[in-house]
Amino acid sequence: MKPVLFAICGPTASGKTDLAIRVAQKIGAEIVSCDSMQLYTGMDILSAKPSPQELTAVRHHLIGICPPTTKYNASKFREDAERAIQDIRQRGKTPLLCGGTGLYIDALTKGIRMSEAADEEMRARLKALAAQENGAQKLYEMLKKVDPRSAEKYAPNDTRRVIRSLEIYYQTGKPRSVQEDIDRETEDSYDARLFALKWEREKLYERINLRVEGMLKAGLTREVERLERAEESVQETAMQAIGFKETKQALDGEISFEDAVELIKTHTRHLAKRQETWFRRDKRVMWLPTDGTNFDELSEQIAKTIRDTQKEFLSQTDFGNTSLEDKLGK
RNA sequence: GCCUCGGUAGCUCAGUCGGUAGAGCAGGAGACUGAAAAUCUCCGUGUCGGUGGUUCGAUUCCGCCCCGCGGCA
Repeated sequence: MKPVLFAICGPTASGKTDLAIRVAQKIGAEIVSCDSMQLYTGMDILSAKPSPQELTAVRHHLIGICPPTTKYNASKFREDAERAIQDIRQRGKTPLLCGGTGLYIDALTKGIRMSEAADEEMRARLKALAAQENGAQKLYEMLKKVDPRSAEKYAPNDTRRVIRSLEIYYQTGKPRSVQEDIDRETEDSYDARLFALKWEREKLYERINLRVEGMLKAGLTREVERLERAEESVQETAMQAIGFKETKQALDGEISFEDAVELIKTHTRHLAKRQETWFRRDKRVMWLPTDGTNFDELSEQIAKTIRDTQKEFLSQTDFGNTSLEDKLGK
Protein backbone atom coordinates (compact mmCIF):
# COMPACT_ATOMS: atom_id res chain seq x y z
CA MET A 1 0.00 0.00 0.00
CA LYS A 2 1.29 3.45 -0.94
CA PRO A 3 1.91 5.78 1.98
CA VAL A 4 -0.58 8.60 2.27
CA LEU A 5 0.89 12.08 2.08
CA PHE A 6 -1.02 15.27 2.81
CA ALA A 7 -0.19 18.59 1.21
CA ILE A 8 -1.34 22.16 1.26
CA CYS A 9 -0.75 23.70 -2.14
CA GLY A 10 -2.25 26.39 -4.34
CA PRO A 11 -1.33 29.82 -5.64
CA THR A 12 1.11 32.23 -4.07
CA ALA A 13 -0.23 34.52 -1.34
CA SER A 14 -3.23 32.29 -0.71
CA GLY A 15 -2.29 31.62 2.92
CA LYS A 16 -0.66 28.19 2.63
CA THR A 17 1.91 28.86 5.34
CA ASP A 18 -0.68 30.07 7.83
CA LEU A 19 -3.01 27.16 7.16
CA ALA A 20 -0.27 24.54 7.24
CA ILE A 21 1.03 25.77 10.59
CA ARG A 22 -2.46 25.66 12.10
CA VAL A 23 -2.98 22.13 10.83
CA ALA A 24 0.48 21.02 11.95
CA GLN A 25 -0.11 22.33 15.46
CA LYS A 26 -3.38 20.46 15.72
CA ILE A 27 -1.96 17.10 14.71
CA GLY A 28 1.67 17.43 15.74
CA ALA A 29 3.00 17.45 12.20
CA GLU A 30 6.22 18.80 10.72
CA ILE A 31 6.10 20.81 7.53
CA VAL A 32 8.01 19.88 4.39
CA SER A 33 8.23 22.92 2.14
CA CYS A 34 7.64 22.37 -1.59
CA ASP A 35 8.83 25.73 -2.76
CA SER A 36 11.56 26.19 -5.33
CA MET A 37 12.67 29.52 -3.88
CA GLN A 38 12.29 29.13 -0.15
CA LEU A 39 15.00 26.48 -0.30
CA TYR A 40 17.61 29.13 -0.82
CA THR A 41 19.38 30.94 1.97
CA GLY A 42 19.53 34.71 1.96
CA MET A 43 16.28 35.10 0.06
CA ASP A 44 13.89 35.38 2.98
CA ILE A 45 11.97 38.41 1.77
CA LEU A 46 12.13 37.53 -1.92
CA SER A 47 10.66 34.09 -1.39
CA ALA A 48 8.20 35.16 1.34
CA LYS A 49 9.58 32.60 3.76
CA PRO A 50 7.69 31.83 6.95
CA SER A 51 8.71 34.21 9.74
CA PRO A 52 11.21 33.12 12.42
CA GLN A 53 8.28 32.79 14.83
CA GLU A 54 6.43 30.56 12.39
CA LEU A 55 9.53 28.48 11.82
CA THR A 56 9.85 27.98 15.56
CA ALA A 57 6.19 27.24 16.13
CA VAL A 58 6.33 24.19 13.88
CA ARG A 59 9.42 22.42 12.64
CA HIS A 60 10.00 23.08 8.93
CA HIS A 61 12.09 21.15 6.43
CA LEU A 62 13.68 22.18 3.14
CA ILE A 63 13.68 25.88 3.88
CA GLY A 64 17.00 27.66 3.44
CA ILE A 65 18.91 24.49 2.66
CA CYS A 66 21.27 25.73 -0.04
CA PRO A 67 22.87 28.98 -1.15
CA PRO A 68 21.53 30.82 -4.21
CA THR A 69 24.91 30.31 -5.80
CA THR A 70 24.00 26.68 -6.44
CA LYS A 71 21.52 25.18 -8.84
CA TYR A 72 18.67 23.16 -7.53
CA ASN A 73 16.11 21.08 -9.39
CA ALA A 74 13.13 18.77 -9.11
CA SER A 75 15.24 15.65 -8.84
CA LYS A 76 17.21 16.99 -5.90
CA PHE A 77 13.97 18.03 -4.35
CA ARG A 78 12.63 14.52 -4.54
CA GLU A 79 15.71 13.13 -2.81
CA ASP A 80 15.72 15.79 -0.12
CA ALA A 81 12.00 15.56 0.48
CA GLU A 82 12.09 11.77 0.72
CA ARG A 83 14.87 12.00 3.26
CA ALA A 84 12.96 14.60 5.28
CA ILE A 85 9.78 12.52 5.21
CA GLN A 86 11.62 9.44 6.36
CA ASP A 87 13.25 11.39 9.17
CA ILE A 88 9.91 12.77 10.33
CA ARG A 89 8.25 9.37 10.25
CA GLN A 90 11.09 7.73 12.16
CA ARG A 91 10.46 10.17 14.95
CA GLY A 92 6.81 9.19 14.98
CA LYS A 93 5.58 12.45 13.49
CA THR A 94 3.41 13.21 10.48
CA PRO A 95 4.90 15.03 7.49
CA LEU A 96 2.76 17.76 5.96
CA LEU A 97 3.78 19.14 2.58
CA CYS A 98 3.26 22.82 1.96
CA GLY A 99 4.12 24.81 -1.12
CA GLY A 100 3.20 26.06 -4.56
CA THR A 101 5.78 24.44 -6.82
CA GLY A 102 3.60 21.93 -8.63
CA LEU A 103 6.44 20.28 -10.48
CA TYR A 104 8.21 19.49 -7.24
CA ILE A 105 5.09 18.01 -5.69
CA ASP A 106 4.68 15.79 -8.74
CA ALA A 107 8.35 14.82 -8.79
CA LEU A 108 7.96 13.60 -5.22
CA THR A 109 4.54 11.99 -5.35
CA LYS A 110 4.28 10.57 -8.85
CA GLY A 111 6.07 7.64 -10.37
CA ILE A 112 8.61 9.57 -12.32
CA ARG A 113 11.99 8.07 -13.15
CA MET A 114 14.70 10.69 -12.61
CA SER A 115 17.57 8.26 -12.42
CA GLU A 116 20.34 9.66 -14.61
CA ALA A 117 22.12 12.76 -13.44
CA ALA A 118 21.38 15.91 -15.39
CA ASP A 119 23.87 16.42 -18.17
CA GLU A 120 24.76 20.09 -17.74
CA GLU A 121 27.38 19.98 -20.44
CA MET A 122 25.01 18.70 -23.08
CA ARG A 123 22.39 21.15 -21.99
CA ALA A 124 24.87 23.98 -22.34
CA ARG A 125 25.75 22.82 -25.86
CA LEU A 126 22.11 22.66 -26.88
CA LYS A 127 21.50 26.08 -25.36
CA ALA A 128 24.35 27.50 -27.41
CA LEU A 129 22.78 25.99 -30.50
CA ALA A 130 19.44 27.51 -29.64
CA ALA A 131 21.02 30.95 -29.40
CA GLN A 132 22.21 30.78 -33.00
CA GLU A 133 20.33 32.11 -36.00
CA ASN A 134 17.18 29.98 -36.36
CA GLY A 135 18.62 27.81 -33.62
CA ALA A 136 15.33 27.07 -31.93
CA GLN A 137 13.84 25.98 -35.25
CA LYS A 138 16.82 23.68 -35.91
CA LEU A 139 16.57 22.05 -32.50
CA TYR A 140 12.89 21.48 -33.07
CA GLU A 141 13.66 19.79 -36.40
CA MET A 142 16.17 17.57 -34.60
CA LEU A 143 13.55 16.62 -32.06
CA LYS A 144 11.04 15.85 -34.78
CA LYS A 145 13.42 13.23 -36.19
CA VAL A 146 14.36 11.71 -32.87
CA ASP A 147 11.11 11.91 -30.92
CA PRO A 148 8.20 13.03 -33.08
CA ARG A 149 5.66 12.52 -30.33
CA SER A 150 7.41 14.92 -27.99
CA ALA A 151 7.86 17.35 -30.86
CA GLU A 152 4.14 17.32 -31.41
CA LYS A 153 3.47 17.82 -27.73
CA TYR A 154 5.63 20.91 -27.39
CA ALA A 155 5.57 24.19 -29.27
CA PRO A 156 8.64 24.90 -31.45
CA ASN A 157 9.27 28.02 -29.38
CA ASP A 158 9.24 26.15 -26.11
CA THR A 159 13.00 25.86 -26.29
CA ARG A 160 13.39 24.63 -22.74
CA ARG A 161 11.28 21.58 -23.32
CA VAL A 162 12.75 20.95 -26.75
CA ILE A 163 16.24 21.02 -25.25
CA ARG A 164 15.31 18.78 -22.34
CA SER A 165 13.70 16.28 -24.73
CA LEU A 166 16.84 16.17 -26.85
CA GLU A 167 18.95 15.88 -23.73
CA ILE A 168 16.94 12.88 -22.58
CA TYR A 169 17.24 11.22 -25.95
CA TYR A 170 20.98 11.71 -26.35
CA GLN A 171 21.65 10.74 -22.77
CA THR A 172 19.52 7.62 -22.52
CA GLY A 173 18.98 6.64 -26.12
CA LYS A 174 15.30 6.53 -25.37
CA PRO A 175 12.81 9.13 -26.56
CA ARG A 176 11.25 11.15 -23.80
CA SER A 177 7.76 10.22 -24.96
CA VAL A 178 8.54 6.52 -24.48
CA GLN A 179 9.98 7.12 -21.03
CA GLU A 180 6.89 9.11 -20.12
CA ASP A 181 4.67 6.23 -21.18
CA ILE A 182 6.56 4.04 -18.73
CA ASP A 183 6.34 6.65 -16.00
CA ARG A 184 2.62 7.00 -16.53
CA GLU A 185 2.13 3.27 -16.05
CA THR A 186 4.35 3.23 -13.00
CA GLU A 187 2.45 3.46 -9.76
CA ASP A 188 2.72 6.78 -7.89
CA SER A 189 5.19 6.83 -5.01
CA TYR A 190 2.64 8.31 -2.64
CA ASP A 191 -1.08 8.45 -2.25
CA ALA A 192 -1.09 12.24 -2.20
CA ARG A 193 -4.07 14.15 -0.87
CA LEU A 194 -3.77 17.79 -1.82
CA PHE A 195 -5.65 20.75 -0.40
CA ALA A 196 -5.64 24.13 -2.10
CA LEU A 197 -7.10 27.45 -1.07
CA LYS A 198 -9.58 28.90 -3.54
CA TRP A 199 -9.87 32.68 -3.44
CA GLU A 200 -11.85 35.04 -5.60
CA ARG A 201 -9.34 36.19 -8.18
CA GLU A 202 -9.72 39.84 -7.29
CA LYS A 203 -9.19 39.17 -3.58
CA LEU A 204 -6.10 37.12 -4.27
CA TYR A 205 -4.66 39.91 -6.40
CA GLU A 206 -5.29 42.38 -3.58
CA ARG A 207 -3.35 40.12 -1.24
CA ILE A 208 -0.52 39.91 -3.76
CA ASN A 209 -0.33 43.70 -4.00
CA LEU A 210 -0.22 43.99 -0.24
CA ARG A 211 2.43 41.33 0.04
CA VAL A 212 4.68 43.03 -2.51
CA GLU A 213 4.36 46.34 -0.70
CA GLY A 214 5.14 44.54 2.51
CA MET A 215 8.25 43.03 0.93
CA LEU A 216 9.52 46.50 0.14
CA LYS A 217 8.91 47.71 3.65
CA ALA A 218 10.65 44.62 4.96
CA GLY A 219 13.79 45.55 3.06
CA LEU A 220 13.63 43.83 -0.31
CA THR A 221 16.07 46.28 -1.82
CA ARG A 222 18.68 45.62 0.84
CA GLU A 223 18.27 41.88 0.42
CA VAL A 224 18.85 42.08 -3.34
CA GLU A 225 21.84 44.37 -2.81
CA ARG A 226 23.30 41.85 -0.40
CA LEU A 227 22.85 39.03 -2.93
CA GLU A 228 24.43 41.15 -5.62
CA ARG A 229 27.38 42.08 -3.46
CA ALA A 230 28.21 38.48 -2.58
CA GLU A 231 31.40 37.14 -4.05
CA GLU A 232 29.85 34.28 -5.93
CA SER A 233 27.06 35.25 -8.26
CA VAL A 234 23.53 34.04 -7.85
CA GLN A 235 22.83 31.10 -10.13
CA GLU A 236 20.18 31.21 -12.83
CA THR A 237 17.73 29.13 -10.82
CA ALA A 238 17.63 31.44 -7.80
CA MET A 239 17.87 34.47 -10.05
CA GLN A 240 14.46 33.56 -11.43
CA ALA A 241 12.80 34.63 -8.19
CA ILE A 242 10.22 37.29 -8.88
CA GLY A 243 11.48 40.54 -7.44
CA PHE A 244 15.15 39.86 -7.99
CA LYS A 245 15.58 41.11 -11.54
CA GLU A 246 13.07 43.92 -11.14
CA THR A 247 14.79 45.26 -8.02
CA LYS A 248 18.19 44.88 -9.63
CA GLN A 249 17.06 46.90 -12.63
CA ALA A 250 15.83 49.64 -10.31
CA LEU A 251 19.10 49.58 -8.38
CA ASP A 252 20.99 49.90 -11.67
CA GLY A 253 18.82 52.86 -12.62
CA GLU A 254 17.31 51.15 -15.65
CA ILE A 255 13.77 51.57 -14.35
CA SER A 256 12.20 53.54 -11.53
CA PHE A 257 11.47 51.90 -8.21
CA GLU A 258 7.76 52.60 -8.75
CA ASP A 259 7.88 50.70 -12.04
CA ALA A 260 9.79 47.88 -10.37
CA VAL A 261 7.08 47.50 -7.76
CA GLU A 262 4.37 47.39 -10.40
CA LEU A 263 6.33 44.82 -12.38
CA ILE A 264 6.79 42.63 -9.33
CA LYS A 265 3.06 42.77 -8.67
CA THR A 266 2.21 41.91 -12.25
CA HIS A 267 4.68 39.05 -12.42
CA THR A 268 3.38 37.66 -9.15
CA ARG A 269 -0.19 37.83 -10.46
CA HIS A 270 0.89 35.89 -13.52
CA LEU A 271 2.53 33.30 -11.32
CA ALA A 272 -0.58 32.89 -9.18
CA LYS A 273 -2.67 32.39 -12.28
CA ARG A 274 -0.34 29.73 -13.65
CA GLN A 275 -0.31 27.95 -10.32
CA GLU A 276 -4.10 27.87 -10.30
CA THR A 277 -4.09 26.40 -13.79
CA TRP A 278 -1.57 23.77 -12.71
CA PHE A 279 -3.45 22.66 -9.62
CA ARG A 280 -6.85 22.87 -11.31
CA ARG A 281 -5.65 20.18 -13.68
CA ASP A 282 -4.55 17.92 -10.81
CA LYS A 283 -7.61 15.94 -9.84
CA ARG A 284 -6.07 14.98 -6.51
CA VAL A 285 -6.60 18.55 -5.36
CA MET A 286 -9.49 19.39 -3.08
CA TRP A 287 -10.29 23.09 -3.37
CA LEU A 288 -11.23 24.91 -0.19
CA PRO A 289 -13.12 28.16 -0.83
CA THR A 290 -11.98 31.00 1.38
CA ASP A 291 -12.14 34.74 1.84
CA GLY A 292 -9.63 34.59 4.65
CA THR A 293 -12.15 34.39 7.50
CA ASN A 294 -12.53 30.60 7.76
CA PHE A 295 -8.98 29.39 8.39
CA ASP A 296 -10.06 28.03 11.78
CA GLU A 297 -12.67 25.76 10.26
CA LEU A 298 -10.50 24.83 7.30
CA SER A 299 -7.56 23.82 9.46
CA GLU A 300 -9.87 21.78 11.67
CA GLN A 301 -11.39 20.12 8.63
CA ILE A 302 -7.99 19.16 7.26
CA ALA A 303 -6.73 18.03 10.67
CA LYS A 304 -9.80 15.82 11.04
CA THR A 305 -9.28 14.30 7.60
CA ILE A 306 -5.68 13.49 8.49
CA ARG A 307 -6.60 12.03 11.88
CA ASP A 308 -9.34 9.89 10.35
CA THR A 309 -6.99 8.60 7.71
CA GLN A 310 -4.40 7.74 10.33
CA LYS A 311 -6.99 5.90 12.47
CA GLU A 312 -8.09 3.92 9.46
CA PHE A 313 -4.50 3.05 8.74
CA LEU A 314 -3.84 2.02 12.35
CA SER A 315 -6.90 -0.21 12.47
CA GLN A 316 -5.71 -1.91 9.33
CA THR A 317 -2.30 -2.40 10.90
CA ASP A 318 -3.95 -3.81 14.03
CA PHE A 319 -5.73 -6.36 11.92
CA GLY A 320 -2.41 -7.41 10.51
CA ASN A 321 -0.89 -7.72 13.95
CA THR A 322 -3.76 -9.75 15.35
CA SER A 323 -3.67 -12.20 12.55
CA LEU A 324 0.06 -12.45 12.94
CA GLU A 325 -0.29 -13.07 16.66
CA ASP A 326 -2.96 -15.60 15.98
CA LYS A 327 -0.68 -17.36 13.62
CA LEU A 328 2.21 -17.29 16.02
CA GLY A 329 0.15 -18.14 19.08
CA LYS A 330 -1.75 -21.09 17.70
C1' G B 1 -9.35 84.94 -24.83
C1' C B 2 -6.30 83.42 -29.22
C1' C B 3 -3.12 79.67 -31.58
C1' U B 4 -0.98 74.63 -32.01
C1' C B 5 -1.43 69.54 -31.20
C1' G B 6 -4.41 65.78 -29.38
C1' G B 7 -9.27 63.07 -27.63
C1' U B 8 -9.84 55.39 -31.03
C1' A B 9 -10.16 48.64 -26.36
C1' G B 10 -9.02 48.95 -18.88
C1' C B 11 -3.80 51.63 -20.25
C1' U B 12 -0.16 53.43 -24.22
C1' C B 13 -0.90 54.26 -29.09
C1' A B 14 -1.39 52.84 -34.70
C1' G B 15 -4.87 53.27 -38.68
C1' U B 16 -8.86 54.06 -42.11
C1' C B 17 -6.32 58.52 -49.63
C1' G B 18 -14.61 58.23 -46.89
C1' G B 19 -17.04 51.62 -47.16
C1' U B 20 -18.22 51.13 -38.92
C1' A B 21 -10.88 49.43 -36.89
C1' G B 22 -5.77 46.80 -34.79
C1' A B 23 -0.95 46.26 -32.04
C1' G B 24 1.73 46.13 -27.34
C1' C B 25 0.64 45.98 -22.23
C1' A B 26 -3.13 44.72 -18.66
C1' G B 27 -6.91 40.90 -18.34
C1' G B 28 -8.84 35.73 -19.46
C1' A B 29 -8.14 30.38 -20.83
C1' G B 30 -4.70 26.46 -21.45
C1' A B 31 -0.08 23.46 -21.61
C1' C B 32 3.68 21.69 -18.37
C1' U B 33 7.86 14.72 -16.25
C1' G B 34 15.49 17.01 -13.78
C1' A B 35 15.77 25.65 -15.08
C1' A B 36 9.17 25.61 -12.90
C1' A B 37 8.70 32.30 -9.09
C1' A B 38 10.92 29.17 -15.28
C1' U B 39 9.19 28.19 -20.35
C1' C B 40 5.39 28.10 -23.96
C1' U B 41 0.26 28.30 -26.69
C1' C B 42 -4.48 30.56 -27.66
C1' C B 43 -8.24 34.68 -26.91
C1' G B 44 -9.19 41.84 -29.36
C1' U B 45 -16.67 45.28 -30.85
C1' G B 46 -14.91 49.40 -28.93
C1' U B 47 -21.43 55.26 -28.69
C1' C B 48 -13.27 55.65 -32.99
C1' G B 49 -15.11 62.95 -27.36
C1' G B 50 -20.25 65.36 -28.53
C1' U B 51 -23.30 67.52 -32.15
C1' G B 52 -24.78 69.47 -36.92
C1' G B 53 -23.42 69.43 -42.19
C1' U B 54 -21.43 67.44 -47.05
C1' U B 55 -22.14 62.35 -49.02
C1' C B 56 -25.51 56.58 -51.31
C1' G B 57 -22.35 56.06 -46.92
C1' A B 58 -18.47 59.77 -41.87
C1' U B 59 -14.55 57.26 -36.83
C1' U B 60 -12.12 59.40 -41.39
C1' C B 61 -13.81 65.69 -44.77
C1' C B 62 -16.11 70.63 -42.97
C1' G B 63 -18.55 73.81 -38.95
C1' C B 64 -19.65 74.41 -33.89
C1' C B 65 -19.28 72.63 -28.80
C1' C B 66 -16.81 69.97 -24.68
C1' C B 67 -12.18 68.04 -22.48
C1' G B 68 -6.65 67.73 -22.12
C1' C B 69 -1.32 69.15 -23.18
C1' G B 70 1.69 73.01 -24.82
C1' G B 71 2.45 78.05 -26.57
C1' C B 72 0.95 83.29 -26.90
C1' A B 73 -1.49 86.85 -24.06
